[in-house]
Amino acid sequence: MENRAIARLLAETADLMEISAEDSFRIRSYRTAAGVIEGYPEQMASILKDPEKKLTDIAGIGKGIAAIIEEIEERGSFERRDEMLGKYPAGLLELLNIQGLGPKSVRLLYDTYKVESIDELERICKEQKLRDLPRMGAKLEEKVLRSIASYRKTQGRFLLSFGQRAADELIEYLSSVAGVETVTAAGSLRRGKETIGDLDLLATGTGAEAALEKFVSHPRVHEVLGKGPNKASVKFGLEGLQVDLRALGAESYGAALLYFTGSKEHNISLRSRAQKLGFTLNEYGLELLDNARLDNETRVASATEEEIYAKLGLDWIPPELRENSGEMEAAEEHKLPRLVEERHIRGDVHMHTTESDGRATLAEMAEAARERGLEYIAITDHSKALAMANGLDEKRAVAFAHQVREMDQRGLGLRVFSGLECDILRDGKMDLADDALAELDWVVGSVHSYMNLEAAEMTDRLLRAMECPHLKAIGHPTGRILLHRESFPFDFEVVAAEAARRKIYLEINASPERLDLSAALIRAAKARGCKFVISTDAHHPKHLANMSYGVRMARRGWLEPRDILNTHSAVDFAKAIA
DNA sequence: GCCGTTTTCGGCCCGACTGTTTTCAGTCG
Repeated sequence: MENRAIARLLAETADLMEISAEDSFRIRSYRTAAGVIEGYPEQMASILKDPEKKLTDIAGIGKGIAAIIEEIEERGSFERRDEMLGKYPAGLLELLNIQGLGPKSVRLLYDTYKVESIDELERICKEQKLRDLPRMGAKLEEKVLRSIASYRKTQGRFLLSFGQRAADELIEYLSSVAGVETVTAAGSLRRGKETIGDLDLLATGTGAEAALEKFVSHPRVHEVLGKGPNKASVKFGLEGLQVDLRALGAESYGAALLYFTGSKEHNISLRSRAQKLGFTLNEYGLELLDNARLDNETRVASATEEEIYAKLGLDWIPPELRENSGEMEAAEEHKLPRLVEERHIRGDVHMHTTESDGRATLAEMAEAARERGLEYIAITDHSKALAMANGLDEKRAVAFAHQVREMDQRGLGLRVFSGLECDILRDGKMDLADDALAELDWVVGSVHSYMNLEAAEMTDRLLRAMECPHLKAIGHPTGRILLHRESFPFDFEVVAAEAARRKIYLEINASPERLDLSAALIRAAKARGCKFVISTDAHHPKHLANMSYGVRMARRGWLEPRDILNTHSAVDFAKAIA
């Protein structure tokens, strides 16, 4: 079973255990293990098969969880999970997504009214029966009904790009308040996660409290979830994105930024470390433990993240790595990667023009790329299998390649390579014949159809495609569309190993709807020796700006400039693909 | 259930806010 699926079984069991009010520390262990496994670059199944390796060597996995993983591999479930599912139906898990309800309330609702679905919960609220339960009232009924509506609309997640736009808008708005010095986005947005659940903003300066007032009165705020002297939470915009704003003094800025950037697992790990070193860490600072008075005299660090990490014996950890998946150990040993940055990117090698389904001409795309400071691009229009995208057949592809070369030689202000995004057909053959592909500088192979094959068939399809001598890269390798479509099933590790062997690049597609590969897969592929390209797949000049999202995914995958082909010069790119 | 330059047993991250209370449990991040 895939790591992600194993992690999910553990996390769900932890949720059920929480509803069942089991030991909270055991629950935490399950959650920690789930997080570690989800981000682990190697499949649990292959570790089990390897006599050289032990699951218990992974931090967060001990004898108990190792046995559970073995049991999962054997039969798809494990004893405690079965036991929990015997006590509480799986439907309760979804109820935990409703804001205002936690495990205690979910259990009470189930025990009292047998509520085990969102629909039933909605009915109980509408019939005003929730208020009959202890410590619950009319206000909670209303809150839960609003939460249900919001959950149904969005499933609670938003694209990173959506969060970024909201953050930009609010930061500009709040920065205009007198006395506000800085407004910064923290949370999963700062970590560059492909989807975010909410938006966390921090404001510093004497005007920070005034910023809270202005915040809750923003015209696009349509619900205030809470407001105190230090923080406020609202639902923002028609989509109902939750935004939290925190007001704080500049002296605590680093501690607060660290705290609100998360991830939660990273924070817990950090605090645990602080405790062992005789400190306590909260959002106000790092303080000496066992000191009766917690005041400035006991505070050892708080103004910047760097000083807090340093006091804990760690190098500063880039936000994208803060997922409690090895970054703490690397920071301790001064072995953190020197992550790729957007300024390292010198070319963009997946984009479309009006020749297929792009919205701008070759000249317009080239001009936009030049304005962005790129040194080279590759034009990769679709192949004929994508008829609805006006994909190119052999004749058109070759003719267009000539046209691209001609324009390149006339000079467009940057180097333009002739390429193609060639469909990988159902049986793994390329959509265009070899002799046509041979005319092109750069062929990206992508799957756009028959995505519901069995995993083995899909794996074979990709392996077969890589036999094509002209294939240089695999485009959006998993086919996922965020919040809409899961990755198609295939054995990623086998495909990645073959790509590494054949020196075929894996694309990190920077389109905000895709962000394909995920961080975990990037790490897994890198561990197998793969190299990458980060590409925007732009269909319009403005899409070229999406490069920043692709770079953030690469950073989350621990990539350095040398792992990425398009950080190299046009000359070196040409050499590498020749 | 995990983990160990205090420990193989006994710890395990921390605080704000809300709504319902008669002093705080539950939820959230």
